[in-house]
Amino acid sequence: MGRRKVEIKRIENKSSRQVTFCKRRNGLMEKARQLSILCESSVALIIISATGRLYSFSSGDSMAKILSRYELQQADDLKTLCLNIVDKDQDRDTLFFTAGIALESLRHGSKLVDLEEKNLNYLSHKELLEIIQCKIEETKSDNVSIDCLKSLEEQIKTALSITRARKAELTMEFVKTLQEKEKLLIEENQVLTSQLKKMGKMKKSRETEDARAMSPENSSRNKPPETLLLLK
Amino acid sequence: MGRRKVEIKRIENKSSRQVTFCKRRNGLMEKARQLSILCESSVALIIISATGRLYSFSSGDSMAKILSRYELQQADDLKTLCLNIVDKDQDRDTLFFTAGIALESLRHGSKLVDLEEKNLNYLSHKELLEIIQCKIEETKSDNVSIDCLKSLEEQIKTALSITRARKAELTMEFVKTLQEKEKLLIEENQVLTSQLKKMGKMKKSRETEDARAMSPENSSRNKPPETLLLLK
DNA sequence: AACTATTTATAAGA
DNA sequence: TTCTTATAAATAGTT
Repeated sequence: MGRRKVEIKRIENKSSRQVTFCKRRNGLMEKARQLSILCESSVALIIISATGRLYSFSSGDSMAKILSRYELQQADDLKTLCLNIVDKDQDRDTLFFTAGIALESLRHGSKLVDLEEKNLNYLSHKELLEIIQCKIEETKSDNVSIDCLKSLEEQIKTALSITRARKAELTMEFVKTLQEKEKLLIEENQVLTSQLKKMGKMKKSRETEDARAMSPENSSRNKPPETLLLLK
Repeated sequence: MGRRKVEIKRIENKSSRQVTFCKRRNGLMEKARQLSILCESSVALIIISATGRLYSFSSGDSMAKILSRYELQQADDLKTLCLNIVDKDQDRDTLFFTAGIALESLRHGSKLVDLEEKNLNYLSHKELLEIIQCKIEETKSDNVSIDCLKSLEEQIKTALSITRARKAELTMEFVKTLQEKEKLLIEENQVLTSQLKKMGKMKKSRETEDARAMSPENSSRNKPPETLLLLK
């Protein structure tokens, strides 16, 4: 859709490739946004330029959530894959067991409720990889296709990537939340402190007997309550 | 681009939403493919329909690789976040945390963030990095044996494990610090609030003309200052 | 699943 | 870069 039809192959001219990248990238992002809204679907889009710059879009649902769903699908595919291997293997039960553990770990790993749990999941995942590696060694002797095993490896790698990406994302979200909370609390504190100061001044100007009723640490108007030091 | 212009908002009619989803999804996938080829970039696209069906596309680079790059970006963002904090307060834990993130980026082969500039007492990690750097230099000059490279791979894997474990540890510490701060702020807030209440009661019992001097949001004794709602 | 009338995206030029 | 415009491409509504 331009002055002339273009073949879909690498654009040789560097600057026009750059311009096209910019235009089409924007177009793609916009289309992704529209699809997600028009059809209330979840869309995740990651684009990395030849120079390594990263652009991403994700609809309503967070990137993490979408990747999590993707991971589930991968897990299902992994199961299918494992079942295919089993067809050629004598040791059915063992492989079924392995597949079961794999699925369990992937699903459980996707919840990542808190950091400790995350670490536990990471360990079990590592163990899982070892188990699968072992199985792969075993199957080498049999006539299981290399393609099948390559695909298995690829899927496991993807699962790990997703888990790590989400871990980074969730950690960041969590830290941001805590920092926002902190900011609000500090503001709140400042409001309260200024209100106290105001009342303190009124009391002072009245020169009354009220002073005894005050808590001792606030008797001096020149410094804020001691607990405020914690903020520094 | 159709018989008439459509607003970008959820399509109410179910079947036409379904048809549009199918058409636009195909269009988006094709556009993603074209962009990746025309501009030799990496594109990952995941689409999940309202009914939960999943569709995905990834260009040349595997999905895992693209997601891994995305993950790196997330880590960098987090690092930036932490550096901003460090500018404001010389929080030791935060610095450690930042160092952990920086080390993590080693995994992606990205340039190491100027760790030396920050005089961190992270010698073990620093030493580790130097050893690896040295090994890599060695492999560049000589024609090294496969065994040697295997050994290097093993060492780097070990380094990664250590780094990840340390990163997880530091993340936890950092989060705990933030949570403790939050707790202290909440306590501080409660102290201030109770002091305000006390003064409020004294004012009430005096039935004076002081009421007009109060800030309006505190004129009612039945509810705390509005800003306290933030704590809920 | 096809078919078009239109809208939209964009390639090339300014 | 940014805008303009001719044209290709996508797609909304129809059959």
